[in-house]
Amino acid sequence: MFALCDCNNFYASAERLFRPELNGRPVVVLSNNDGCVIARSEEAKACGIKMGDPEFLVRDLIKKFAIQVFSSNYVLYGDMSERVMHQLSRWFPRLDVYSIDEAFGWLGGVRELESYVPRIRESVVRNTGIPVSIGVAPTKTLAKLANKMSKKSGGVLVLDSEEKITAAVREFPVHELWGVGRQHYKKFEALGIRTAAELRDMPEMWFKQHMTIMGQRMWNELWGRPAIPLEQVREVKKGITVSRSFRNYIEQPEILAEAVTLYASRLAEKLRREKLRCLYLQVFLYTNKNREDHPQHFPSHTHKLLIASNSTTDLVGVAVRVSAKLFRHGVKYRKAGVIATGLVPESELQLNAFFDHDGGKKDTVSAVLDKLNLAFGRGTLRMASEGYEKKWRLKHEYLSKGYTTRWSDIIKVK
DNA sequence: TCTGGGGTCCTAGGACCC
DNA sequence: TCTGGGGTCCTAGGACCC
Repeated sequence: MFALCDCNNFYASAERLFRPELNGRPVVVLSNNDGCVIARSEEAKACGIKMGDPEFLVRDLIKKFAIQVFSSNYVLYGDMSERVMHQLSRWFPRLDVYSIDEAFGWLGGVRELESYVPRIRESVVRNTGIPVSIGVAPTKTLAKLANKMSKKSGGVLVLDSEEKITAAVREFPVHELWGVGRQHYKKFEALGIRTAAELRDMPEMWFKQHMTIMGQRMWNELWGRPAIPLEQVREVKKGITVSRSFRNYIEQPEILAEAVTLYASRLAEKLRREKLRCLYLQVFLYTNKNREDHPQHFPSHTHKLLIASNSTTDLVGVAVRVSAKLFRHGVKYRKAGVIATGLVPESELQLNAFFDHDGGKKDTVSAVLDKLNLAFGRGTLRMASEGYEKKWRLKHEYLSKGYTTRWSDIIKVK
């Protein structure tokens, strides 16, 4: 049996944990750039705030109901996530951490599920302060379904018999299924399929034709036959991305180069932290697709490096050159990003026969960069092309403190 | 005026190779 | 007038996830 444990309203719960006076009050967390709502406490949901609502469209509701607003604080959420996962790993010897706020656990030989599972839930809340819900079923897809249904029935739901599963899928709305997004739902709607049970009754071939091999897997999972295995060891990453929206539009190539410099620097840092180098560097630019009156431009280009690299100077150089080629005058850019692919372990450096490797000089530079920035704070030593004013930088006006990661932000108890 | 970021997997088509 | 088969690599786009 699989268990899916998921933190309730995770970001909102994490923020409220250090501001207990907000218990029982509506809380929302905004995306980067304070753009849209990405987490809501139960009270905020009751106020009519929906997932993904742009902040500027719900400003009236926020005021009317005195909703507490937070910018996203990923350092805090990342740390709280680690604590929750650590607690879960005490109960599940085989744990598959699926995202920042959920994990699949394997319940192999456990017999008294109905009494065992609630104990897991209570211990996580007690030891981390983060409330979780747990759904248990024979497949991952059904465990996800059970987890969703559990939120309305005390936070635990165990589907351990044919009868319980059939009853559950009969009332479960098809658009809430794991793996069903907007496009698939449209198709189902046209066919009059409204529940998971109605979908499950379609022939296997139909799934394969309309939803590729993923649909076929879903079909088996809905009938209780596992098709998606537990992944205890995360596969090696295929790509690493750094992308951000700008605070305002960028219309000048020099300013774009500043932003791209910062993103490529961050990317190089991430690669080094993971002990990887990349062979391809992709750069992309976006305009604001919500503005029909603006000319749209979504250019992208992938550059192949001669030698796999994770050096800041290498990646910044390529990224700035590529972005300059992609840039078009008279266009208002909203966002840019860099993606590293063709990732290879740092230790397996493949040299190129026609170009000399520098004998590790760049690695030395990178090491010094990382050491100084670790000791004196991120950005202490950086590329000059990053610029000084950085007016394009993210907006986060409602940022909470680093309660669990910064000495100066630790809460004092009188 | 203001609408996130970081991923995965799958499919299809074109260029190129022998 | 007639022009293959099998493979890889790369790019792009679509769909989905949290």
